[in-house]
Amino acid sequence: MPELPEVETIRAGLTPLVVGREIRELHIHHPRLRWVIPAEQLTKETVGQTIRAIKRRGKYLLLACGSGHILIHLGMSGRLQRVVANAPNAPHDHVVWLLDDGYQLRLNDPRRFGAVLWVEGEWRDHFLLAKLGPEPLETDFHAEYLHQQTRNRRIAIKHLLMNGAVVVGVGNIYASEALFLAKVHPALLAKELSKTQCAALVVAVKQVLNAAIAQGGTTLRDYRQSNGQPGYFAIELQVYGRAQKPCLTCATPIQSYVSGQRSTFYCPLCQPRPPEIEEMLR
DNA sequence: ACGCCCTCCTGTTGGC
DNA sequence: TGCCAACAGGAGGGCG
Repeated sequence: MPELPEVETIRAGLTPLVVGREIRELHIHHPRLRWVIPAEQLTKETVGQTIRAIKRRGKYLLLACGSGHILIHLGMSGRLQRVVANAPNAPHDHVVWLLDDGYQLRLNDPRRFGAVLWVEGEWRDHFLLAKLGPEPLETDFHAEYLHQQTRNRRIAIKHLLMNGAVVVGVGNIYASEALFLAKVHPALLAKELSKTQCAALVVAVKQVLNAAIAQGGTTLRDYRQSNGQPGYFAIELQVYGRAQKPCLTCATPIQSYVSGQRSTFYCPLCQPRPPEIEEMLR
């Protein structure tokens, strides 16, 4: 599934291939994604226009075009690929942009959790983007900020990290990994975190995301580049998906639990929980 | 304002 | 070997 590093890789990979290209045709084979694709509006606003840039905000992609932006989210299973125009349609190729150079841009999304929308004017005001928190790799995501965000919050720190209003781009997998790196238990209530722990967590989030980007946006499951080539080495997951396997630091068996219908993994020795919290959960 | 839970969807996995 | 249920998961939206 594409997380922030994969989306960033797709953005960087597609930029030299499609920026400067004119959209000749738009074909929507399946309009019902997360939201119904506004086919008429997209056609009117973008066909005949040139793609000027590809931007990213969290896991959203924004194609600057005409008087606004094409907003794309890949959901869980979305792939955005540039293919030759005469390539046969594959199952789940829901949206196809025909470009002026003999190539197509295709959105393939089996589970249809993705989105394609039109954003007129200033994209930061769009309802999906307006309330998003800072980018995790920017300087405004820092220890003081996270500490302030955690005050008085009776929510598990892992859930807080996955809240896009707090910080964007940290999904289920990277949340577990970052908490392991920071030696913070995932079930710890946000308000219980010290400034030191917040600082460690900020560093850990940046570290795990940067490592994934450096490896070309490795996905933790099966992933292919935007040009269709198989690729990248899996990043070395420390805890995610490793229940009962030995911790790579201390050899203690990795534990897992489900919370909010999301699986969570941690090392009980490396990520200790204060005794009073342990008592509460008993 | 906050926390909890539901929903969308289908490929994959595991049990019998 | 084959069938089918459970599962995974981003994130908006509704509700208390």
